[in-house]
Amino acid sequence: MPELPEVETVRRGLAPVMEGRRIESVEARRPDLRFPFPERFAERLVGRTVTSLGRRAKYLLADLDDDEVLVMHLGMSGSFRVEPPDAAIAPGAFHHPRSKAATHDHVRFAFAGGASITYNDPRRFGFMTLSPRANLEAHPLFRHVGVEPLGNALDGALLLKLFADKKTSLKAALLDQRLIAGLGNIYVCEALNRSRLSPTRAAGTLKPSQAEALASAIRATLEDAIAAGGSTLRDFAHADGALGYFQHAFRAYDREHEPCATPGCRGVIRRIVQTGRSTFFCPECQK
DNA sequence: CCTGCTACCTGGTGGC
DNA sequence: TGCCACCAGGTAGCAG
Repeated sequence: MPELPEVETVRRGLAPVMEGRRIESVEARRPDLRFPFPERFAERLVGRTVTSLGRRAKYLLADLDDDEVLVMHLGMSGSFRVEPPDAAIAPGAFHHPRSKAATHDHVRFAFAGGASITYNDPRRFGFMTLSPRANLEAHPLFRHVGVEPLGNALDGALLLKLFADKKTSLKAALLDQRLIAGLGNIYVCEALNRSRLSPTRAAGTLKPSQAEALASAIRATLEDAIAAGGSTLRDFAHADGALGYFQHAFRAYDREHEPCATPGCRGVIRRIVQTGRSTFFCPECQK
């Protein structure tokens, strides 16, 4: 479920394996994911050292020592698995010895010291590309990417400005990566429930106090999820090194017919469809 | 420019 | 048990 908190969790899990390590080999099992791999993908990576692993919105950014960046997006179903140095995987054998389904293992990166990471993605909506570090923000992928919701820039005043005159719903506005980058279907539902704002309401109708509440709710929702991811990360690392999915108790998402979590609210969560996607909210307290 | 729809791809689930 | 329709965390591209 890669929205911003999941991607950040993956980043934290991969950083110790990747940072400061030389890439020894890259195996791509197929010519493409959502998009074709770039020209000479493996050749351009092998021998490079990952100087740092960062994140922008839902993108992972592995900085390389030749001033290129390996840009990775997990799409809907992408995940990484970490194999420690002692896993001793035979060349060509993509799957972890203890893991069963490896049908959708698409790429493996092996690092100096013996650790490796494997990218698995059943639906293949994810992708990887290489881009020069300079002017990365001008790259077509990032040119229109909006503000980082956990950065200092996001507050009520900015939301008011971003949403000014918008007739589109709050749900759609929050999902628009050109405005705020990193929220997805789940955390939009969560943040709206937390701030008691209706997903169907026109984005341009927010009052300053509501915009402030929404900004705080977005931040708190993401921070809580990242904290939950952090604890799950430890569990997974002990289990089999799987990264990319973690359990999280949601207040509204996927809780149709269940009681609203808002203190004192006696409402029941309802599911509606907005622009083709499920929205979960409480009609009682979200106005 | 804005808004909304479709497509991309596979797997899991629930109804019959 | 099988079959099938429907649903799923994202986003690029296109029509209006």
